Amino acid sequence: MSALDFTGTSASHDLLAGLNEQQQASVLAIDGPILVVAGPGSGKTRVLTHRIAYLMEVEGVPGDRILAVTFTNKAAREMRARIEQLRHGRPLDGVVMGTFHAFGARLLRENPGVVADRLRILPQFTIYDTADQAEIVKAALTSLGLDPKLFQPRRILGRISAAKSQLITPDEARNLAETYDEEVIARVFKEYERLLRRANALDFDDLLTQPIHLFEEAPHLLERYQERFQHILVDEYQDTNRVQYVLVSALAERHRNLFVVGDPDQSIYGWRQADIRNILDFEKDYPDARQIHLELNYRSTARIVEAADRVIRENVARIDRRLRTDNDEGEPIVLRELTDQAHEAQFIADEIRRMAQFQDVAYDDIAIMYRTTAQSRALEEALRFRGLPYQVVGGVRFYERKEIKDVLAVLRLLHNPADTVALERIIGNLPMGRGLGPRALEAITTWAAAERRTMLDGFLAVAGRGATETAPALSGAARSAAQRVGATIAGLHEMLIDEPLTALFDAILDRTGYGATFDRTEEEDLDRWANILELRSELERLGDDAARETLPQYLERVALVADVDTLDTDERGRVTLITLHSAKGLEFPVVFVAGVEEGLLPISRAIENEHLRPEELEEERRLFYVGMTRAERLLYLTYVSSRATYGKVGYSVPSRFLTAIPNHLVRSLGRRGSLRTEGKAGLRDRVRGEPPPAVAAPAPPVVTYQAGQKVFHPKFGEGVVREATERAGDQEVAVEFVRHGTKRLLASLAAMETLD
DNA sequence: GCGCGACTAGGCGGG
DNA sequence: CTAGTCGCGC
Repeated sequence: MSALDFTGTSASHDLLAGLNEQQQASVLAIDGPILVVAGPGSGKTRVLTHRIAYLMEVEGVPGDRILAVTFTNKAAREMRARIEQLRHGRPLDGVVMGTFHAFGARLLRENPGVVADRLRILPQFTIYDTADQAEIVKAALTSLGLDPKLFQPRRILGRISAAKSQLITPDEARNLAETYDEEVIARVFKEYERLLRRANALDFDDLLTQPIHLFEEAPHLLERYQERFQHILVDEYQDTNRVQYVLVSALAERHRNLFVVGDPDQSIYGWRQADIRNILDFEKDYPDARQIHLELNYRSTARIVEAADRVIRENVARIDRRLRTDNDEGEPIVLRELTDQAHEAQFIADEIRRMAQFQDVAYDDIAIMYRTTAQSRALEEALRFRGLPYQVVGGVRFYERKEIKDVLAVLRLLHNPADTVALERIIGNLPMGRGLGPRALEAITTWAAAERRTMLDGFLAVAGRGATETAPALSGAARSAAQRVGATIAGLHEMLIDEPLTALFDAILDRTGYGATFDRTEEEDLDRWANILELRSELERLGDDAARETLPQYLERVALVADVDTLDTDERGRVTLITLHSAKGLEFPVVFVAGVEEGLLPISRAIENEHLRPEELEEERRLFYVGMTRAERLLYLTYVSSRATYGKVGYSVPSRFLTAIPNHLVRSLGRRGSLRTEGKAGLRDRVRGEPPPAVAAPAPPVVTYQAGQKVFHPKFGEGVVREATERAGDQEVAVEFVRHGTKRLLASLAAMETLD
């Protein structure tokens, strides 16, 4: 045996060591399409990292022939680091690893010539975020003479995005339109696209659809990439949408080595058009696909695994599987009711403090998860009050803060002179735009349209810095203001050539007058100023190269950061506050899920649509499942009896999802912290005690049901009891409702009346 | 065209 | 509650 062979075998052993049979199979299945269905905590990331290392080390696949798509930049970074570790520190050169959106942007930037010629998109295109998109929708509505109140921009935007992520063009949307509303949306869609192109801007959907158009327009490019990517791996496959699927399958066509990993039970992005069919139909589209199941959970205690499994099994639209573990029982899941969200936050904070003090739990081992970002405030307050360190993931994102967007608008405009949203933002928010109102802007827009120039050209022309013979017709105050703007932008633009970004940044704050608007004695302004400084230090880190060089990459990175990307896992000693959505893919020894209530989890909208769109409710359940399965050792579920939303106090009921968790896995804590061993009985008592004490109604008598009995349910209407079984001092009844089919309910929870 | 207080309408998640 | 819009006087 040659030395070379020996090395190969050793590397192979190295990379398979510690993997179970299915995991090994996933690493070793080199050729052809493979679908790995991986339950939570089943070692999916290990499989991906080991597989890539194996491809390179053992199979000798060059790095640049591998494409790995992850859900977040953070996941890509971590995967890269882990693979380098597996390769004993050797760097992972060439491997393309990142989100779909980053990859899409890269494809477009890599082919500036074709992109400009065929797609009419210039290489310095701006990536518009949701707020920018909404501005374009508003402009489109105005241009079509439609009332933004009748057609809410955010709703329209959602519809446009949905169409785009299914590769539907404006014209197709028009043909598909069945209602007046849909027809209007199609018209706005068309205008939206026109305005976007004119601003040389792309929205997030474009980052996926435009590469597809690029490949349609230039098949030779597609062939080149098809040839290049010998192996394609996709993580979180259950959350990919139609466009992503089309893109990936186009690229995989040549070598057919498409390796996708996902879990239908963790699909939580339906609202972003994630198409679960991508995973369910994988074998239909790839008849030769192999399917590997990873069902053994290594992450959580047996109690957590069983509880989560019970919860998810309530979903109807689901492939029947069972999540298992060999881990020890662990501690019971703690279920806790609190009176309101302030108490909930206090309870959580006190538990954290107690654990840190007496059980030596590190703060960064703890996460608090919730359905809506609004919930984080009360939690933050409680933690701050006790001096407990924490970090919030998400919420108002740094790059979406007003002061940050204001400054970035100038940088964006300098980079892409056609960026009208940035320009209008500058005019509206920076002192240099004072004196310019809708009328002046309209005059400039009209001029720009007639001259086939950008709005910025209009300002430059007024300032005598333009390349045109005419200039927009402005007079008086508006004229001098426009001159000021034009001259300032022209001056800043010159700095791009050889000044570093920080110098440019300082000049922006100075010359636009924006820096002077901060009152350093006001607390709020001080906060905003701190953000400005944070932005500056970020630019400082980019070095002293000319802004011309560093700005493009900076703007792209800013546009594509995800909330979780900002999560600092290296930073020791801080509790993580995070939404359930962002928590996907993460794990923590201790997890609190707060607000496990009807209306919040599941969210009220899903409840309202319960009968029309039951899949929304199932997605909520999956979201809860994702949250539960983040926990390794300890899981706390809390809910409150009264929650204030928008200043109004409402009474809440524990989430229906909780009823699926068997008693023996749970330890319920009573309101005063007294430890009571109780499961559903306790839950039931508290649900019953839900009305305000002052008007407390007498508890309804405990009814026992029997098969054949006619009942009336407040929501489901009339039905007949088909089956009634005793369960933990309660009854589980299967009722066949006239209008809603058969439901399994707990007698104590379902406020049904008997009709006989 | 600006800045102020009054009013109201959201009512989720995010690359 | 809070961001965004409206209508007013300057």
